[in-house]
Amino acid sequence: MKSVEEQLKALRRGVVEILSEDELRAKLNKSIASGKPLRVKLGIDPTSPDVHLGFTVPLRKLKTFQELGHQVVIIIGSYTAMVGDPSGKNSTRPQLSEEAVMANAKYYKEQIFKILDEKKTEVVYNGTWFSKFSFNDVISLASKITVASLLEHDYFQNRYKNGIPISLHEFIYPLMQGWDSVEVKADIEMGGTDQRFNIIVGRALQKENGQEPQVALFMPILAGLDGKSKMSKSLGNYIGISETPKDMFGKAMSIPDPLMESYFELLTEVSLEEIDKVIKGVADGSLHPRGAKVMLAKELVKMYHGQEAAEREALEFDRVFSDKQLPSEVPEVEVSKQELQDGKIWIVKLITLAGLASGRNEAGRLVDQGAVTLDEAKVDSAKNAVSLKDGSILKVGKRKYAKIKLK
RNA sequence: GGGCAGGUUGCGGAGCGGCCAAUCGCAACAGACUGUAAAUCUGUCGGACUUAGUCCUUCGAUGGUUCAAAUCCAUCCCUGCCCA
Repeated sequence: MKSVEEQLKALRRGVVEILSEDELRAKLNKSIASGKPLRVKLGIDPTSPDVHLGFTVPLRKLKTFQELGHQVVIIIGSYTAMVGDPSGKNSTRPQLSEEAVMANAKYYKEQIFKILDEKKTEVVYNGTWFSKFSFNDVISLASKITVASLLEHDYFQNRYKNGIPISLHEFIYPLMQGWDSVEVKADIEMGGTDQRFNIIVGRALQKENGQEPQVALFMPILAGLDGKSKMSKSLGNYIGISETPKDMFGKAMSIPDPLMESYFELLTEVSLEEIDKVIKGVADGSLHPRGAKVMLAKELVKMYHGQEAAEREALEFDRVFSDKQLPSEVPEVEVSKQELQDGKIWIVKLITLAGLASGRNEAGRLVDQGAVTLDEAKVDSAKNAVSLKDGSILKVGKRKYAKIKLK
């Protein structure tokens, strides 16, 4: 096992706050002395059937723990997901059915083990204990927390002040998450900074139950592609963990410059020294920001799709966006010859047939805005009929293509 | 249970009998400029009709009054505040 200081150095990367570092040090010392790994908890609520890079931030930290020889415990919030974490939310989350939760859970596990070592990971469902809770247990748990302390939180306060509904069950959420820590005897809990309250409740509950309180490691909330809000599915500003190499690369290239550093630090394995060099290079002008971003994009694609895919996408990206050439693969769309009149077809109809616009109104607009080309020639009016041949290339906007196959 | 205020197109938020597919802001999309960056400028932003114009479906739900309703009435559902 590595020394305490070595471990701390690895663990500190990207972390916003350790609560507290002294306690962590003490736990690490004890662990080294006893040879017993620390139990590091991360609770995951499988609320949506999609996982994005924001989710990998705490996971990557867990991986570090794992590499240092500690025991990672993933709690799948089969019960908490049904309640919905109110943290950082300005509206009540929809409650999910147990079936939906379990289906999502399966998918989450697949994604988790793209990062963590499955053999070294303990996975538990909090339904295991919460399904056995009696109403008495709930009351007793609820007595451990005051309404005032709950209402102190921004997200509740905002809602309260603005007349947005808060349901009672949302108050119970922090207690449930806290109780999870008691059940798994967590030494450390990972979480985003928005988890502060929930994790502290866990500490209090552990103390009450004769356990040493867990140490909290807070990770920053990953900003989304817009650089403004946090990465989230509902805002549509995310990179999905199972997206195609192409989309991943493209989305990474479209992030605002100031985001690069945090993406490097939180999402990749690039060393801090290396990152520093890149960021300084961009700052003093010796490295074009685009070059830095290509590095980032390649790094991300490499992690989820391999080195080869990363190289390929980088080349492809240059080809399409720098050299303005056709992508190497253009989706083919079949068009029946019956749609043609004298070898021509109304452009708006063609776009909708190819599925490159949601309706004819939109297709027409796009044409009038000059967003549409057929075989490299701009179509300048939505009234136009265009001559179509087998293999014609239709382009709508910057990145939507279709190759027409006449049938 | 009672009183009051609300529920409008992704979000916020106007409209309060015809000129409303509904001002505006944000988001989104497209174009110009770029590095698929930011900022900026321009345009679009329910659907159908080869779109001038016409028609259809929308303003919590259902019925009703009217030539005409997002706008008026009734009932219901939902939310917040105050009182109990």
